[in-house]
Amino acid sequence: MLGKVGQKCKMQSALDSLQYSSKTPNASASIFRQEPEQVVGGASDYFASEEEAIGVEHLLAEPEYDDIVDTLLDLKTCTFSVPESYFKDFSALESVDHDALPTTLTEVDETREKLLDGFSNGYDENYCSISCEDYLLDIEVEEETPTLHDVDISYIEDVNLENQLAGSDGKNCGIDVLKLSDARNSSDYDSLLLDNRNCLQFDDMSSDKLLEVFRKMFGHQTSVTDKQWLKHHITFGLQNQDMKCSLVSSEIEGAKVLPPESREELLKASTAFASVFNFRKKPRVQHVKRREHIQWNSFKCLSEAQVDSSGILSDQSNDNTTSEDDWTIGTETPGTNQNRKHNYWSTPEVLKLVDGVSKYGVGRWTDIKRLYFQSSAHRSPPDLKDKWRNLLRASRQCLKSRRGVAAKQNHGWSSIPHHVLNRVQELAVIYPYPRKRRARVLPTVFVASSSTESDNRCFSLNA
DNA sequence: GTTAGGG
DNA sequence: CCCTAAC
Repeated sequence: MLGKVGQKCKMQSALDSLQYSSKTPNASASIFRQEPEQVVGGASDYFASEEEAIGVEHLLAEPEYDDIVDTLLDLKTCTFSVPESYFKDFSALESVDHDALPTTLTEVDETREKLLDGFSNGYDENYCSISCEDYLLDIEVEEETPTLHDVDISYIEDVNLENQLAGSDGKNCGIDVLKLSDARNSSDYDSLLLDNRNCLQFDDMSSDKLLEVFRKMFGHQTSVTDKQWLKHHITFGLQNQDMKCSLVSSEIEGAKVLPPESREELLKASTAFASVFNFRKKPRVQHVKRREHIQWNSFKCLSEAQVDSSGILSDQSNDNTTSEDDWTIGTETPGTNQNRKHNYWSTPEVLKLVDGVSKYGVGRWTDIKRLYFQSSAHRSPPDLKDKWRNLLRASRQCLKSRRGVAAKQNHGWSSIPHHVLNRVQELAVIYPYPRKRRARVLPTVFVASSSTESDNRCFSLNA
């Protein structure tokens, strides 16, 4: 059933949320999965939240909705334009790049003319012209986004209609609705009347009934009590199904189908309806998708290294002086990461560096390199030094405030365990870095600085 | 040749 | 990670 598919999507998204929020031993993995979740947020459900529904309430309520449909829908060109006023409320909810779609409300005919002219005259900044192809592409890209094509109208069976459909093979599509309407039985859904435009009327239905229908149709409850909103939501959900199923099942006997000449236009209309319902989701979903893609690509190397090396190297890092050459993969995967200069430090490498510093102290990078990074050709002594410098900075911020650490982890970098950073801080106390370096200074300054420096050195030596 | 430090 | 001055 279509509705069950929708519910499955909802459940899946809920499971994903649990997965994202659950703490896993692998810190890096959870870190990298938190970012997309935070970005996606409530975008996975179709009008799942009341705020979202209310946000588009004005769009679906009379008379604006009829206005937007009649004004914007162009069946012939399969395009529709969106006046800027319809975007304003959405821009408050999300910062979508609407700058590319500046529009002003004008007459319908003029709009259509401009739209048609736009194909030859180029872009007209006064109008927003979006071809339905764009949205079809978006719908294909965003697989788990429920659309109005997924609505469940099986509630008709659930409410125990007396007139069960003869010959119905379980398909829950608009044809069933049409048949039901023709049957004209006296159930609670007598008010489901079809007019000449294949529109269902819910005027006589109580709010509770509307809510129930909505729940069964969309798979979730809504706290929106506005009758108009519910009515139109259900109506257009059914209408969408109606048009689709009428097209695909026009050969079924007894089905109320439309004239063949209008089928093509109906298909366009159905698509356009879906586009109307989906247009506000499109930019955000695409944005999320791109960000997620980038996120996983940029951290792929690090996360793989983390997974591979998790739990292997703890305290006996002194032993593996020759066996760990493959912790970094920057050079091993030149095909996937072309011309990548940065070799991210894995946690085992950091641990080796910490051990080296604890053994030799700060500054003897060649010795550390000789003992701990003999097999790592790409880790030069200056690299060790640079990394230690970064570790110091990270550990300082770690101890400075836990908020800073949390922020860093949310940003995906600094996957170094806290105990390692604490160890770095301990070593930083023992082996101060940067070491005071005899700067090339003017003689006057040199005297002053050298005196204090020597004093400090004597003090430290005596102590 | 090695290291510190800036870029 | 690179460069360069300082060591």
